[in-house]
Amino acid sequence: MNVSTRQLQAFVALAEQRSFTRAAALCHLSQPAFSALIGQLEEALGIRLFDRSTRHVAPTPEGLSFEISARRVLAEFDAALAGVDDQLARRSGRVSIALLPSLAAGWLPQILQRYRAQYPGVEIEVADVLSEPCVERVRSGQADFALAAIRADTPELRAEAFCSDGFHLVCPVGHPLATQAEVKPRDVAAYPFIHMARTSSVRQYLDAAVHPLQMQTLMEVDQLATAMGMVRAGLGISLMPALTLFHFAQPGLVTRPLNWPGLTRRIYLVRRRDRSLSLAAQTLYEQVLADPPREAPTRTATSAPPRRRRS
Amino acid sequence: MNVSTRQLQAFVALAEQRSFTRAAALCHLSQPAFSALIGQLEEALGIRLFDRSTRHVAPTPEGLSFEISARRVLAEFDAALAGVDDQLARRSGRVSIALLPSLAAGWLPQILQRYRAQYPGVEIEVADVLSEPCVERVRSGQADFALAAIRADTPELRAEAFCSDGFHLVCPVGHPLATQAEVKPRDVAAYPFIHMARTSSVRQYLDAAVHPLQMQTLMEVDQLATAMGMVRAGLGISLMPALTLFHFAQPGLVTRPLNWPGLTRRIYLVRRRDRSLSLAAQTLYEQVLADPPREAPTRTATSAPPRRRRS
DNA sequence: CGATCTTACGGGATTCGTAAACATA
DNA sequence: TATGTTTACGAATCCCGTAAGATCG
Repeated sequence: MNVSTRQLQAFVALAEQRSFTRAAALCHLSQPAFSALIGQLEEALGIRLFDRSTRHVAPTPEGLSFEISARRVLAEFDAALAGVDDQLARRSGRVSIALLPSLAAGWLPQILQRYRAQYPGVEIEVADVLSEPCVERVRSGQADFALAAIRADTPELRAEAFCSDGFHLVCPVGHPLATQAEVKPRDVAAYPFIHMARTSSVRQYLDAAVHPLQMQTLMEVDQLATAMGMVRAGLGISLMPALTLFHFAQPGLVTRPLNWPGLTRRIYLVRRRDRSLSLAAQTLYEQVLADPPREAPTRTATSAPPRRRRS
Repeated sequence: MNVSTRQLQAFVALAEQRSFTRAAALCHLSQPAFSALIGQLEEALGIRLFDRSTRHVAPTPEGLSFEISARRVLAEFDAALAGVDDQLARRSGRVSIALLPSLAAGWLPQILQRYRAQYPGVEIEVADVLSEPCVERVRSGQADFALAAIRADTPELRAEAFCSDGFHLVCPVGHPLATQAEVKPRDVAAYPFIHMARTSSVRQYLDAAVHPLQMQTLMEVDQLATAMGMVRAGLGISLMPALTLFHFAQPGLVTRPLNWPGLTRRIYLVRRRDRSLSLAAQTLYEQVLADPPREAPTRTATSAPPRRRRS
């Protein structure tokens, strides 16, 4: 006992048109084929749906009652198809990403602005957290993909290189290193240093880069803005990746690119290996991949503010 | 772009089972055939619904979203089929009949009592009106069929003989005709007569039966109970069809069958010619036809009360 | 007699199941 | 290697459209 949607559509067309010939035309079928379709439906249901004489077609009482059921089925059916279309056209959907706060503040907005303009129906969730929780969110399924400084290539996760992020010296105007011809690790180690927390990727890169030297750790802070304030107040100096420099475009501060070999933070695009991305996420993923941050958002070594992006 | 319910059922089965093999078994299909079904659905919708490796099957985000739509469609679908089954089993439905008050009070209750016991889900509407409005209700579609004293055979309506109803003399105990050997039309014409209204079928039969004689019309009443009261009070006599005699089973009254040739009220079962009856109506129709009133509900000529039917 | 639904029938596409190939843990 | 999905392919089925038949106004 199999009833197809085509039969329901044929039935509704016949109930509307009250003529096999016209209804068959609506369904793009020959009239005998259409007649057979109705006949099969009646046989499958076990009831007669139409009283038909050669001159007149009218629904039986059971046909009238079945019509409202059939219309409900078809309405749900169309809604389901429309839902698929919405997702195909990215008119609906949801994408959840996790990424480093530095990317979230400086680079992400322009990406999302364009994405949002193209696909206004898609819900967007952003988690601006450190690399560890970024990866954890992808693993747990909370986030579709992440941008993090951990090469998280596991059986579950797949990571691909996204961008690299050169380090810059951050110091107050007038500091000896602000104008020194070349800045080497041992120069940095000579001054009090403002560190980020040990869990941050920045910290881990720096510890590795100056090895076996030790920096003069003045303090460890969690927020970049805090580090900025400390440096501006003359408490110490710091080294920061280029993507964070917008925090340090402040009067009284100087940033200078360093080109120490090996001191480049690598950022990875991390996603689950087994699970495919939703269409909305896949689209954003591709746009992210196609438009990584510029290598050096600021090239000025002096106090000139970096180029601002429109808000 | 054609999507069948089988594909939706297969999809839901796979979403539940997360295994092509098990889901195929549930759908009574070989595994390759089942796989093709899913593949066709994905192609028709234009989206991938499942991430599948040889070891693991899991819905994509689009698949998850489509699953709730598909379940809604199938739920409506099942509801539609259940509605048909209900009507087939007469667990639901509606039947509307129109019939003469005499039949409605005396004979119909036992019919409906049995019908109701068999099919408690069917709504029943009864119009206990005179023959004219009975037929009119069938013509207008208000009633599925009617029992009336009019042979309403028109292009629209089809009438078939249902039962015939012999007339009885009704007079007070002690009236000369109560004991007279044989009662002829001229005997009746000799006494004051209590008539029913001119629109009633009874009246029309009587006028024809005594022709060319004229009865002594004392009054015309609309209700049988009123006529009964008048006769019991000794104001006059009357002639009534057997089906109405339960009104006259009263102390002080005598009823006697008459066997005047031609004086038999014929009652017809009337239905529309073009429109088929609902299953509920068809069933009642058949029960009605199979169980007409007995020819003579009372055979006693004296004041013995007629046999009562259980309420 | 004309319009309309049903039945008859041949050709073509679809779908099924078996068997082999392929992929992952 | 073992389990489970996809591909290949021959056979049965189903479905469509043309043509003829039946029926009612």
